[in-house]
Amino acid sequence: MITLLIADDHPLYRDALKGALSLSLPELTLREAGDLSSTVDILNTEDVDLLLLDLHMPGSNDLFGLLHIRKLFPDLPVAVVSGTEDSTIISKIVSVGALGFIPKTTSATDIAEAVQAILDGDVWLPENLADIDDVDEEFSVLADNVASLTPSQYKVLCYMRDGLLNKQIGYNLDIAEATVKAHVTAIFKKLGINNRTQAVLIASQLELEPPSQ
Amino acid sequence: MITLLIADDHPLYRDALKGALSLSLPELTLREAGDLSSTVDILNTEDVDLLLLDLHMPGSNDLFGLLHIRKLFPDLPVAVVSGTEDSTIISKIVSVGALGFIPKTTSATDIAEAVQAILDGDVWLPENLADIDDVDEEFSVLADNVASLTPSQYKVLCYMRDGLLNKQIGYNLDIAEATVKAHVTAIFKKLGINNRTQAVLIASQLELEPPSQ
DNA sequence: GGTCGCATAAGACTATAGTCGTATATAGTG
DNA sequence: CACTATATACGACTATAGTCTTATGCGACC
Repeated sequence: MITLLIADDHPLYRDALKGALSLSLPELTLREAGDLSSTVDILNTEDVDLLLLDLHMPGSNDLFGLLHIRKLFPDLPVAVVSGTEDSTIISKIVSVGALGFIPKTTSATDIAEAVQAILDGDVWLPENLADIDDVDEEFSVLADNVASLTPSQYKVLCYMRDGLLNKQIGYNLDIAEATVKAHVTAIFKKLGINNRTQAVLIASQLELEPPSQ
Repeated sequence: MITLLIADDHPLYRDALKGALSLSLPELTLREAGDLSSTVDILNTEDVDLLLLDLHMPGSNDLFGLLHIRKLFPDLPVAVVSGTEDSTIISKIVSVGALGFIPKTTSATDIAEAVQAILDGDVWLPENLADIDDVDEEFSVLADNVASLTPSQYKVLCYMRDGLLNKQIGYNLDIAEATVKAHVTAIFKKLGINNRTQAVLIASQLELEPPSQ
């Protein structure tokens, strides 16, 4: 028996996905989650064979959510579902270890086919982007480093990317400016850099979104 | 009589372009330039009806070179020639006012056709990218602001984007750190921002390259 | 030839960034 | 339980960023 977890904040789209899958692959057990933390909860308590992950989910923060799950469950196959069609972003998603990318415009039959392919161990991508095989090594290292950040450090990095001062970040997170600075220094060490500018560039390359809090 | 200026630092590719054009459009007058300053010189002294501009030219600094020429000669039709195939970059090129984008892989007959179309007042893009019509208004404003920077300010911005400290920038440009700071402040005002982080994000969005000396 | 605008240059000063040391709580380990 | 490692937190200190002011050179324009 194969278990599949659908992680998407939109209940209607979850239903649509379930419909598409149950028609073609009725033997699947389907589970659902609406945000990143409940996704992690389910992955911790149940055996899941494939995760269908929406990038724009509460608590997910785009690529960070994927990085987070890849770090927690390195052996879990993950397919990303998103409305994006941008090839550079899709290339990053694949670099970070996703076994598939399914645009939200994909038809029901194609979705079922994609899920079957990924369950069989293949990588599935939209036809027009099948040539994305050049996994950017440098980007992967970067992504791993960012994945090693603690939740607090990640939030600080996101605010940094928005151009906020340490003082403003501290106000937003309700901590002292000194603490923000400590986080900033820790981020520098983990990313192997030594100033804010470089951190911001890395964050923007990762297409990170600010904490949805 | 129609005059066309080929601006590309690679003499062999200039010859190839000339060959492609003289076969199909023998009535053209062709001029050549190998860097940005000589391009500007020719545009200042002669009547040119169309500029074929290579983005990766000495002194050009990618999009900045295009911005610069667009600012100096707003009425001059410009077609960009580049090895890039990245649709987001091509979209930016079009946003900045180029009337065409010709990948370096384009065949001789297609190049001649493209040049003819642009001379006729059309916009020419590679077939697979013909749907780039969504000129990003916000990006255009940004590009205009960056185009208004002086050469010194632009160099400082490029070094900022590389994560250099003011002191290091001053050393590279052989000016005092205080002067760098003055440039930085001027950049903030022109871009409507108030700290380095925001400047760096804008610079990276413009795909700016560091000064090639 | 003055003078206006502006790019460049730089010193003095203030604000912010970044480092260091330290403390607490928590989770895992022998 | 004691020991270790790490995330979080903060104050004090130093380095850098950023502001303000002034000065000079250069081209445009009466």
